[in-house]
Amino acid sequence: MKKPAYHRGDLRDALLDAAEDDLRRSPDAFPSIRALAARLGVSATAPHAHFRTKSDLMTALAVRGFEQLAATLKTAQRDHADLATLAEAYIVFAQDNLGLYQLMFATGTRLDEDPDLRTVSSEAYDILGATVAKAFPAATVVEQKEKALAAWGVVHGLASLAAAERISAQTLEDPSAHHLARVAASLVTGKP
Amino acid sequence: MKKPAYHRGDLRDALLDAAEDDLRRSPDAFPSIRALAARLGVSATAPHAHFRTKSDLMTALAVRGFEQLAATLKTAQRDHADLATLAEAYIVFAQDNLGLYQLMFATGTRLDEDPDLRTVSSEAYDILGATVAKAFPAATVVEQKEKALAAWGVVHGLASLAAAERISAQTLEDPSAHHLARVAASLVTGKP
DNA sequence: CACATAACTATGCACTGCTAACTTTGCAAT
DNA sequence: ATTGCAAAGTTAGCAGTGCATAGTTATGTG
Repeated sequence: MKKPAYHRGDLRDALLDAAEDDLRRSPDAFPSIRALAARLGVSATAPHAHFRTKSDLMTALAVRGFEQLAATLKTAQRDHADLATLAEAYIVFAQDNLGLYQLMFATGTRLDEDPDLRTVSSEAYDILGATVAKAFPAATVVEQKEKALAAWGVVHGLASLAAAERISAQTLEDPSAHHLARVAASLVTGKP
Repeated sequence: MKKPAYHRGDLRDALLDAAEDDLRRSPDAFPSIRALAARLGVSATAPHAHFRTKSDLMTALAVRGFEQLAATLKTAQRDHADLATLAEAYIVFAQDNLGLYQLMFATGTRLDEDPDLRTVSSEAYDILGATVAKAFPAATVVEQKEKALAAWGVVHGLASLAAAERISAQTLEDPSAHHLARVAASLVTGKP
């Protein structure tokens, strides 16, 4: 007769850890709250003390995802400041964290409803925007903004398509993340 | 005591119609099978005679979506063959059919498992690819393929971001579909 | 008109998110 | 030390959900 597995305060993080892990194992099936609770040796309704609804839990996990993405982009930017390297880091992140990445850009997770989500997602965007702007020092602010958005568009688009396995050797000779990133970067910079 | 509402064969289409309609009303909540059945005045398990699983129903609806997208692109291409027009038609379609569009590109709907889906989705892609290739007659086949994929990437990416409301007046002065399409097209063609 | 078959119903199971009411725990004030 | 209390966790239970099974009804073809 073992004691009840009280988590005294760290259940919240444990839930997010477990959910992230499950999502990595099967990216298309977000775990049920009951399954997470069982895995942590806790009653089925315990999670509700930390997340009012399942959607709240998913949003919190999306925030984590953006933090990780921003960190990934930041280190990539520090090592090589060129756009292709940044784009590759982005695409690789999406592939390595498929379920998480999908969650981050699901329309269900509303930006306007969660200020944290808005803050952390724009942080990741700004890193990309800064690198793009640096590549066009002569351009006007409006033009730089357009380039930045377009760059985000290609990278996000190719990452999504690659994640959904819409890109195969049939559509492109080399569908690797590295090559995809180079295609995206050359498109934005106009150089091969 | 009214007769049982037999659909004598057209229940399958009626289910897809109802699901599409529900999805238009609330794009983030795919309707339950039971709700669809109730709406059509039929027992809760009747749909299973036409779709073995709910996933099958969703895949069939995704096929419909690609057919509609291909048709939309085809007429847009007929009226104005330039890339900007095509891109705008694509983005507008995604915005007007948000739930359907998300379903079409959800990783849950596997291309390899449903040959219909593969056929009809590549059909939509080919329309875009042909227009892009026409814009670069001097390029090699590989280069044309890369441009086509990049074009699909930007357009899909911007459409997704716009759908998830990641693009606002803060990120861009004019976040309309028309302007977004022009940004995407100018990026691909290299011309303003 | 018989009858095989496709279409549909009724029943029921395992699972899900969530609420409500109760109990346990740890901590702070007395 | 004792008490008071809020946070964290429990049990019980409700309304839905997807789906399998078995039985029922309509339909079109021999």
